[in-house]
Amino acid sequence: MANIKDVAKIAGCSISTVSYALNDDKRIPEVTALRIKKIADDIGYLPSAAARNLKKKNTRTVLVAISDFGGPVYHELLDGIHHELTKHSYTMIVSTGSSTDNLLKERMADGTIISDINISNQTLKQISKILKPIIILDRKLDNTDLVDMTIDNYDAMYRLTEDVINKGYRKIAFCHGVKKTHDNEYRFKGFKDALENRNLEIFAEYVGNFTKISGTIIAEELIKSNQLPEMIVCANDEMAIGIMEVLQAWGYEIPKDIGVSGFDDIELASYFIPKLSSVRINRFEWGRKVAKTMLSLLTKEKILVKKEQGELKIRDSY
Amino acid sequence: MANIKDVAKIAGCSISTVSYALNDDKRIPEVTALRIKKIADDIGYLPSAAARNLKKKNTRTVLVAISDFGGPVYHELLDGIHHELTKHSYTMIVSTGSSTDNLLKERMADGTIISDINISNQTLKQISKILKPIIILDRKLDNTDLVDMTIDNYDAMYRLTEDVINKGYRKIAFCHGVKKTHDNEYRFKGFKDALENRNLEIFAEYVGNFTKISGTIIAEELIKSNQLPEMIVCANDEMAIGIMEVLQAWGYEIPKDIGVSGFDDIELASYFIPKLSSVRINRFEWGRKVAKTMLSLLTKEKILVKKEQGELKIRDSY
DNA sequence: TCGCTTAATTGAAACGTTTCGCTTTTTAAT
DNA sequence: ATTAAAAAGCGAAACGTTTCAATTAAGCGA
Repeated sequence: MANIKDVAKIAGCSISTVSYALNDDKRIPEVTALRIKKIADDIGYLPSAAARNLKKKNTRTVLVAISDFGGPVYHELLDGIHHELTKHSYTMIVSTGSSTDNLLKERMADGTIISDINISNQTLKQISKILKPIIILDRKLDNTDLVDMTIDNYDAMYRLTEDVINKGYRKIAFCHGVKKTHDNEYRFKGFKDALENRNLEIFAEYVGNFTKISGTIIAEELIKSNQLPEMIVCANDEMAIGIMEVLQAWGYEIPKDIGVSGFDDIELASYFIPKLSSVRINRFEWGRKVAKTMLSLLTKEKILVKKEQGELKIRDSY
Repeated sequence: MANIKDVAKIAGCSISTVSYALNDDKRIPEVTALRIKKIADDIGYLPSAAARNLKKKNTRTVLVAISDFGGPVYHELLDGIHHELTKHSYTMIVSTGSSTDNLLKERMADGTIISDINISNQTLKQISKILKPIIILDRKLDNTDLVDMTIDNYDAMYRLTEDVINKGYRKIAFCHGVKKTHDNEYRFKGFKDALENRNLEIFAEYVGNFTKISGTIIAEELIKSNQLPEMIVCANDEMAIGIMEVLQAWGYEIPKDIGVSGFDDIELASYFIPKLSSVRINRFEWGRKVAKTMLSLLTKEKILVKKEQGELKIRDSY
């Protein structure tokens, strides 16, 4: 693999001249620069990222660590982050699982954005002392150098719940996702406060884990117990769909017999029959905000971004 | 940021000793190694990937370049690749769009897996001379050092079309995706050969671009023209769904009035009403095969993997 | 032609590791 | 005690860039 030395040798000049030429330094006259670039091209020279990063002490790369590539939620977020990052000629790399661990331990990126519930708080705290900047998207963690950015779960769920109450529902249950997660916590809080504000009691609470399958299990037990609420507010769409599927399989009609709502507005939400009422987050926009914040951390400029608001998508499921 | 020198100073030993200790070299006695590791931990030492990569001339990282994070197709593939790669303690990084260009130009990974139709053949040919190994997933390119791996589009579509014919359909049309893509070409070829083999003519050909919206446009024009086939075999699910939506909106019943089939078996395929008949590719398995091949290229061992076969999922749409 | 300013080019240090080959220390056998 | 062998540790070069500071070349006015 050709290196800068080879280019210099062929061009008959010094290494430094080649380096300046390739980096468009104004002290190299254009004609020389062109000649050198041509040679570099011809012999297939690619600069070594390792050497450059070592010398420059940065990589112009941001790492985004996510739980998994599945799930309908991430891709808009990633697109948003990518959009903003590349606009500022930063490179985005994405990783999951154990690859993230490696990447974190090796500081291959200048900054890190984490939305991965599989990384423990403890690990996060530890890593945040050494590696900065880090933005976390899926939780809050005090007394650290982590910057947390979360969507406005509380507000959106509060408004959704108000709408549910306004439609006349009174026996309203909540279906939790993974309990200690930020998303679940704040969605539940919004739900609870909205009920309290209208002097209503929570009819029941069920606990799932954000997956469709957990929704089906909850629905099956619910049917056996014969203690059905009039309405189930779910912490996300996938559980809502799991619940609806089982309910329908047992002959219940939605929304006639029982209402269901979700959160996230995944694609499926508007294909399922009945169409699922949900909350839409503009995750592309949100991704851009996250990236902007990262860039400001990287350049040490302070910028201010607002929490991303949710938009109610009231459809046919309650 | 602490470096290996700092660790050595505190430990009161040489840099090389620290390096050996941290890399579990047997010449350092366990007690010393432990002591050094403790110190490294305490001062938050993280080795510099740049320096290590420079010296070792590898990164133990594989880059996967994809067109976009959206689309329901990629994530299983990525999971499969990741699974296999991490099993061999390689790290996977993923990129799209212009980030890919940067990454390619900087050789941050030991190997590259590309499934990105936005990269031109020309670019690919050029890059393949310099940067190896590269596996491409979405096309074939002769006379290059690229290794191409594609799923068995031809075979699966051939079998699907046979099934369509066996069900009694005769006026059968094909809906293309992006025309020159490998996926489209071979799916169409399978379709065509299956018809020819039964002495049937292609009733019509439409051209979309693999998106749902292109399907809707095709369907709208089709309805206007009043030249409906009995059956539309689509090059992928998303177009099939677009077509079905419009057809239904205009009062056509599927499969009574007209049959439709897809390819890929995306999640939506089994939620849409009627459930879409399609071809399922086990992309997780496929991803593992791709990763295995990459590893073998990296280690220069030759291994042989078989093309991934498709599984017919015949449901209610024809 | 001389000096003076500006343009073009270069040498060498530095970035933080790994690893070869050598030296010093310890252990154990005589 | 002596010495050979084994164990532990160390020094320095090398990886491929970037960039500072210094050198050489060119341009030009008098």
